[in-house]
Amino acid sequence: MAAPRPPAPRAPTLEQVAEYAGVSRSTVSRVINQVSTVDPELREIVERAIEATGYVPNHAARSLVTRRTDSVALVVSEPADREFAEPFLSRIFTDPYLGRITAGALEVLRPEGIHLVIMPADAPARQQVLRYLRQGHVDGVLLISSHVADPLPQQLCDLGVPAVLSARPGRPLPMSYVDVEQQTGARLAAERFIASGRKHPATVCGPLDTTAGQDRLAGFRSALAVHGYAFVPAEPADFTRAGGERAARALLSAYPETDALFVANDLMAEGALQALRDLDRRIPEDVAVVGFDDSVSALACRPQLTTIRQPIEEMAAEMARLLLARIREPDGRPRSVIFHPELVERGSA
Amino acid sequence: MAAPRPPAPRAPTLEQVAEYAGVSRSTVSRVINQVSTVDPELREIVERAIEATGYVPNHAARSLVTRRTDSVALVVSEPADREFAEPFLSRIFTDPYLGRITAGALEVLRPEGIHLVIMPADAPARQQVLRYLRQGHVDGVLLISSHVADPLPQQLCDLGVPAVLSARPGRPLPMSYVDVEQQTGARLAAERFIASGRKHPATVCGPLDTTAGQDRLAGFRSALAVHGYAFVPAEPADFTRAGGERAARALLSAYPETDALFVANDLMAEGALQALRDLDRRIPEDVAVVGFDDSVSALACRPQLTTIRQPIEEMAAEMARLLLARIREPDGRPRSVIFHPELVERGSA
DNA sequence: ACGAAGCCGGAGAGCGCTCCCCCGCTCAAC
DNA sequence: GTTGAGCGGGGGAGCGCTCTCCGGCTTCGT
Repeated sequence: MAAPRPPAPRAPTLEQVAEYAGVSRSTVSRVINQVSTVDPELREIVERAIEATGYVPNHAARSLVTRRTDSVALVVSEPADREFAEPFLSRIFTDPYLGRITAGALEVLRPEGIHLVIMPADAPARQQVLRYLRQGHVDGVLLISSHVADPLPQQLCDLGVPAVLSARPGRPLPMSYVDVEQQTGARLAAERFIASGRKHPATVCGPLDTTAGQDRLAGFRSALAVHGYAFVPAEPADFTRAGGERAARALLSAYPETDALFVANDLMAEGALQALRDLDRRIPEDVAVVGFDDSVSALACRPQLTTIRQPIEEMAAEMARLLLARIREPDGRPRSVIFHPELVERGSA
Repeated sequence: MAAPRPPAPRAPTLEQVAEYAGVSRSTVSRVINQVSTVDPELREIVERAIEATGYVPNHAARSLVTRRTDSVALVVSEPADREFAEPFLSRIFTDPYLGRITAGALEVLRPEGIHLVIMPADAPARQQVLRYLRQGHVDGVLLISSHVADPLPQQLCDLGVPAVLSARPGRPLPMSYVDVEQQTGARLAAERFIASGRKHPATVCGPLDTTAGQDRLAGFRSALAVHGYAFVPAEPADFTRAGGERAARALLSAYPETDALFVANDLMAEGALQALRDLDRRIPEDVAVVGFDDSVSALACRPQLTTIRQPIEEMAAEMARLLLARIREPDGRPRSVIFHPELVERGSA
């Protein structure tokens, strides 16, 4: 808890501006809120008074009566029954995924004058986050949640806080969400391998308790099944670079004949590339690699990563738009917006 | 602007809880604010009433009277007179630096129950940001500003908003800040090169309109001057991966004899490594490379990057602590906390 | 046993804003 | 000339909370 502001010279109030301008509070309020029924002349006077006094409306007071805060929360959920090397905060804020989400959301929110409060919600903080949301601190929430069993989407739903999800929820929920056609993306990778004559595809898949992890694996497998592959080796990892490296190593050790590797995100693919190099596999000659996301790291590695592009910034922007819509019309029906992934051909496959 | 919340069942108020518990508003308020003078028995009753009604204090109302918001802003400033390939938002949110700052700050803020509003402040948004801060939306600001001529630190100072800077300000200012011994860091790199017998050191330095860029360059040059190097080639770049690649290429083309390269951050170093590889220079045999930061990307490249470590998370945490102190005691004297960099030896030098 | 000294709870006054209602003015219509 | 509609502006009532002040009760000293 912070202490109150100093006995600083209090900021001017509406009342004072009104007095200065020789009008009533209401008139000043009307000018500020762009109500059109104000005499242009009076408006002029009031605007000058505002200028002169350096008046700025008090947010808390306004928010108290309008029940609107003009800010939304970006909640990053994490059920935390998995084990990670890095602490939660470092991990999520170091992952370029979250950065791209933030950038995309802000692209829409900023012009609307809406601000973003960023809230990690790991298990210990879950209650704190729910409390915060109930306090009416924000008008709505952008919820980044990947775990199928994450209780947070349901809780937000129960709470009645306008919210939009970053992916199809684990179980059906009356809540808008944005997603990419995960299975199609995985199929694109599979078909790439088939087209280039690979015989032994395998995958470093995402965590199987996430919808993205599940869908990408299922999509990859079913696309290959069409071409006669009854079994496709898969090794799950945690979407981190180190995890990808480890999983690729494990996969190549168990299935040394592997000549094509679909890695469920670019960060892991970076690690996989490393593992393959350490095992003296040439890329793409010996092993073709396809990632997922098309993040900056796809360009940073050598060979550059062939990957399945999902327009993350665009998706986040859409989340923001859906949220705004929901805030403005809370009873509208929940909408889903599904984006199309596409194969970006670079050097690794 | 968002529309008001639905005609939803209004949340219970203090008054209602009081009625339910059969006490006065004040008593409930005392219980909530942990005032110790409440009879334990009454407190028990009130707590049950809060539980039963599902009461949550209204933030706006509280904030209106306490003049405290329990949230701070993370303002990322950008004077924007430089040209960048990527748009501002994507660039800053993709840079691991900002992620680490966020994580570090939150590490301190979260336990205090203080929330973080994230605000990019490029030139067009500057006024909007200042307005926002004046509205009393936040109790203070963590200001990430690197440009020596950035007007924002001064403006915040004038505004009287408690603020802490992420680096020594361009010109002296009565404001707390956190920094690392930039010149010492650069010296560490220089000495590393000298110790390993390199004869032709050069540097990809940061933008010369940032204190970090200036200081690292100056430190590198003066450390080498001690060993007789009157001239050290330097090519500035913009702290991005692509910038580092370009600059390294330019440097090696102008000074092909270069056998040691100090790169002012790891992101650029990653690019430089790439450029060197493309030029068929072996690392570290032909060219030794030392980066700055010790970010995850230092581990991601091959060879792994020898780099000057600055404890960014720790520094951000300290910023948060300084800010909290300033908020609680606005008249305390501004403090600077300077961290020590250290050389992390890995494969590249 | 009586008065002084706590101690705890209640009532009331705002914090700065919005919004509703009403008043007074102007202008057109009858 | 009177009425009624229309419109711009003012006043008042809160929004939900904290905090100061005050009064009644207990407790202790003498």
